Amino acid sequence: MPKIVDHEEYRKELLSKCFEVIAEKGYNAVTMRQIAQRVGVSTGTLYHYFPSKESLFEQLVGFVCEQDSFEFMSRTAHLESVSERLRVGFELLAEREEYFQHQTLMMLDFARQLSLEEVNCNETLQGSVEGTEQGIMHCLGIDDIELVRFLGNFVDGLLLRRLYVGDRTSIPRQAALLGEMLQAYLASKQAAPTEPSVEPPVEPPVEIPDQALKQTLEKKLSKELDTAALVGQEERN
Amino acid sequence: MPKIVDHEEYRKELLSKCFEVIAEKGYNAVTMRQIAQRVGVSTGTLYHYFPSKESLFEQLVGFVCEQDSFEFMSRTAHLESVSERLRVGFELLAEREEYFQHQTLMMLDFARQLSLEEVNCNETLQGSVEGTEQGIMHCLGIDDIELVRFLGNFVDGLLLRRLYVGDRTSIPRQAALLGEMLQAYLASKQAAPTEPSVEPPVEPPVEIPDQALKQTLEKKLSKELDTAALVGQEERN
Amino acid sequence: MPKIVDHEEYRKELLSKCFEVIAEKGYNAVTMRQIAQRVGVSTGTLYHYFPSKESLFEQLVGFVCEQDSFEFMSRTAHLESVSERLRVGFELLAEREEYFQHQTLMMLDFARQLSLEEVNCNETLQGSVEGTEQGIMHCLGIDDIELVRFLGNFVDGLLLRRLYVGDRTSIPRQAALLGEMLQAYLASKQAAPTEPSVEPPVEPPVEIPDQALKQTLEKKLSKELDTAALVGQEERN
Amino acid sequence: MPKIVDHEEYRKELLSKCFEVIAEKGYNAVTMRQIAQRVGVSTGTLYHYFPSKESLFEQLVGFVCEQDSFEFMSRTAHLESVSERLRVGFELLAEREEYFQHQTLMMLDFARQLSLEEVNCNETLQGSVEGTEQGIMHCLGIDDIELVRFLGNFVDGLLLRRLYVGDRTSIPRQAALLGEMLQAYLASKQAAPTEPSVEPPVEPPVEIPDQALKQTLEKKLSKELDTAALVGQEERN
DNA sequence: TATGAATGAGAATTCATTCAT
DNA sequence: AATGAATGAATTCTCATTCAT
Repeated sequence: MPKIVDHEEYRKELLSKCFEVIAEKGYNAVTMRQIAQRVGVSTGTLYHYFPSKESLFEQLVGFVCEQDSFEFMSRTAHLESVSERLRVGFELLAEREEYFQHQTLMMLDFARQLSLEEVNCNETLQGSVEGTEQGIMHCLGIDDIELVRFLGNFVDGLLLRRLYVGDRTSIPRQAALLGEMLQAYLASKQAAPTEPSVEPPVEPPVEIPDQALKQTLEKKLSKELDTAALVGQEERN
Repeated sequence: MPKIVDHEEYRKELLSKCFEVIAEKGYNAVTMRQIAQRVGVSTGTLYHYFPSKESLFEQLVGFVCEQDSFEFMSRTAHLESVSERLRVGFELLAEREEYFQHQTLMMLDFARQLSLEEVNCNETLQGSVEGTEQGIMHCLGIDDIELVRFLGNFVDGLLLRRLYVGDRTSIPRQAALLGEMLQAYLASKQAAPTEPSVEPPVEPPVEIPDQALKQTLEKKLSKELDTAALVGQEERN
Repeated sequence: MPKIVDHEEYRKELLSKCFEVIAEKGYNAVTMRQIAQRVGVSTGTLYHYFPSKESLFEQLVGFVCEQDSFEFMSRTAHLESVSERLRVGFELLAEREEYFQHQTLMMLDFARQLSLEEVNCNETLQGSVEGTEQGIMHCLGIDDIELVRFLGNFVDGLLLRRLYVGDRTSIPRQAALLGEMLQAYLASKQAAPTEPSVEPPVEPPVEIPDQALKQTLEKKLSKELDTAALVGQEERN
Repeated sequence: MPKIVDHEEYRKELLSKCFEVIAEKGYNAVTMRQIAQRVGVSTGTLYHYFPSKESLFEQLVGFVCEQDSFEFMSRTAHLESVSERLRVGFELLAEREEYFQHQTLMMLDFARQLSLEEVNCNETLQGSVEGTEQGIMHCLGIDDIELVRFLGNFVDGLLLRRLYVGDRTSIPRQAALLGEMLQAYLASKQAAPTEPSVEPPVEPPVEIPDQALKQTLEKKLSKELDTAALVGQEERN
C-alpha cells in the first residue's frame, strides 16, 4: 500500500506549477533548485517525476501548448461569428499577455538549443505547433494553412516584440489593423476567386488543402468581419 | 593616443565576432570559453577587453542595435516601385535570415531581464527600434506608423517562429501572402479612406522624414503590388 | 513464534538474492534501488529487513562466508584419486566461475574497509578462510598448510585476474599447468624429503582432520597426477 | 605568455599523486573532492586535466602499470641469475606490498564496472596486462606465456588474499614454495622435454610460442633456481 | 598585452533513508 | 508487512573569473 498518488496527475500538476518560474527566467537562467523551491517540493521529487531538467522542459512545452489550445477553443467555441472569435481571441491575448509571452519564450528557449534539423524532427515541438495551427483553424474557421501561419507569425511577433519595443505597439490597435487587413484580403479574394477562377493566367497563389470547407468559410469570414469589434478598450491613435 | 584607438577598434572587432555565438546559443547558454574559442582568443583576452560576461553582453546589444537596418536602405533605395522594395526586402531577409534572427534574439535576451518600464526607458533599445521603424517607413514609403509596426511584428514573428516551427513556414510564401494582404488593404483604404472619416486628404498621420519619397509611393503601392514578384524561387505550396 | 521464523527465513532468502548484484557491482557501486529491483522488492522492504545498506552488506558477508565450499567436498568426496579431485575441483570452478568470483569479491570488498589487524581478528573472515583451507586439505588430502595456501592464492588469483585480464587466461589451461607443477613438486619432495632434513617420515607437519583419507592420498598424488585429465574441452594454446 | 606548465608532465604528476587515495579507498568510495584535497589542487584543476572521474581512473590504471613494469625491470635488470631476479622480485613485492595491493585493487575496481567483452576490448586494461606480462617474461627470462600467467595469477592472488586472510599467508614463505615448485617443474620438463621430445605418446602439455628462445632460457632457469634464496628474512614455519 | 592554468561557488543529478499509506 | 513517494545531503561536473607568467 504505497502512498497514494496518481503519478500522471501529479506530474501534470508539477508541470503547470513549473511553468511560471521556467518561462519567466528562461530555461538556462533558472536552476532546478529554484524550480523546486517555487513549486514547493524537493529537487529529489522533481527528479522523481522528470528524468532531467531538459526533459522537464520538453514536457512543459508540450503540456502548455496543449492547455492553450483548450483554452482558446473553450473561450471561442460558443461564438457564432468569426469576427467575434477573432476579437475574443485577441482579448484573451491582451488579458493574459504575459502568460502567452512566457509560453512563446519557452518554445524559443527550447528550440534554440536544437539544430534546425532537430527542430523539424522533434515530436514535442512539432506536435505543439501542429496543435496550435489546428486550434486556430477550427476557432477561426480558416483553412488556408498559409493564412493560419501568417496569423501565427503575426501574433507571436506581436507578443515578443512588445518585450523589447515596449509600449510602442499595442495589442488592440494591431488587432484592429489585422482585422481590417483580413477583411480587405478576404473580400478581394472573393471578388477574384483565384482558385476555381476562370481568369486564365492568374496563378493560384495558395494551394488550399480542403477546398470545400474553405470556400464556404471564407465567404462567411469576409462578411462577418467587423473590424470595429476588434478594437478593444483602447482607441486607435 | 594611438593605443586607445587600437584598443577601441579591437574591442569592436571582438564584439562583432562575439555576436554570432552569443545570439545563437543565448546569453545564458553560452560560456565565456565557447565565446573565446569561436572568436579565436583566450578567455583572458576577453576579460582584458570586457570586465564581465554581462558587460560584454550589454556592449554587444548596444553594438548590434547601432549598426542596424541600414542595409535595407542601401539595398532598396534605388528601386522605384514599392512592391519591388518589398520583394527585395524579403529577399534580403531570406538571404541573411540567421543574422536577423540573431539580432532579434539578442534584443529579446536583453529585454527579458528588464521590466516593461525599463524597456520603455532604455535608450539603446528604443533607439534601435525607432531606427528600424524609420527605416521601414523610408524604404517602403509607408507613413501609417501602425502599419509599420504591423510589418515589424510580422517580420520578427516570421523570423523567430521559424526557429521553433522549423520548415513549416517559409519566408517567400509568407512574403507573398503579406503582399496580397497589403495590396487588398491599401486598395480598400483608398476606396473608403480612413474608416468613418469623410475628409479625404486631411491628416498626415505620421511625420515621415523623407517626404519626397513618401509622397508618390503610397499611391503607387496599391497599383504596383505585384504579388507574384514576392514569391522567390520557392513555389507556393 | 511462527512470525519470527518466517521473518528470519525471508531475511535469509533476501540475502541470498542480494548476493549476486552486490558482489557483481561492488558495495559502493550498487544502489539500494538496484538491489531492490533485482531482488524484486521495494526499497522499503529492504529497509524493513535490514537497518541500513551497510548492515545488509555485513550480514551478506557473514551469510556468504557461512555456506562456503562444502560443494567442493560433496562433489569430490566419492573420488578416489587426487588428480581426479583436482580435475573435478577445477571443473566446478570453471562451471560456477562467476559465483566464486562474487564470493571472493565480497570478501575483498569487506576486508578493504578494515585494517590488517581487524582482518586478523575478524571472526567471520577468519572462520570462512579456515573453513576453506580445511576443505582443500580434506578434498585433496594435502597436509602441507603452505601448499594449501599456495593453492588458495593461485585459485583466487586465477578467479580475480580473469576479471581484468579477460580471456587472456583460461581456467583449464592454468589448471593443467598447476597439475604438472604439483606433480613435479611432490615427486621432488618424495625423492628428497624436506630440504636439508634427513629424517624421513618424521613430522606430521599439519594436523589433518580426516586422517584416514590423508594417509594414502599424498603417496598416490605424485604417481597419479595425470595432467591431461585437467585439461578440459579447451586445448592448450 | 601563459602560465608555464608542461601539461603532459603535470598530468602525470597529478596521476601519481592521485594513486594513493583512489587505490586505498577504491574508485567508488572516493570522491573527486577528496582526491583533489589529498592531491592539493581544486576540483576544477582535476577536471582541467581529466575530463571525468572515470577517465582519470582509466588513465591512472594505465599509468601505474607502466610505472610498475619500469620498476621491476630496473630493479632486476642488472641481476644475472633468474633465481636472483625472482628473489628480488618478491622482495620488492613484500617491501611495497600495500602499493601493489592497491594497484591490483584498482584494476579490479576498474574492470568491475565493465562487462567481460568490454574488458577484452579495453585498450588501457589490455595494454597494461600485456605490458606486465612482457615485463615478467623479460625479467625472469620465461617465455612460456602460460607459465607467465600462472605467476601473475599466483602473485595477484597472494597480494589480494592477504587482504582478507590477513597474516595467515606470508609472502616470503609462499615465494619460497613457488621457487621450489618452479625448480621441480622446470627440472621435470628438462628431464622429459615434452616439446621436441622423442618419447612417443607423451602429449605436449603446453604449446610454447617462441621455441628457440624458450629452450635455452628454461634450461638456465632450472639450474639457477636456488630456492633458499627466495626465503627472505622470515623462516619457513 | 595575451595566455590558459587555477579556483571554488554553484549547477545538475544521485541515493540512502524515512514515512504516510 | 509492504510500498514507493519524498527528502536533502552529497556527488560529479561546470564556468565565470582571477592571476602568474
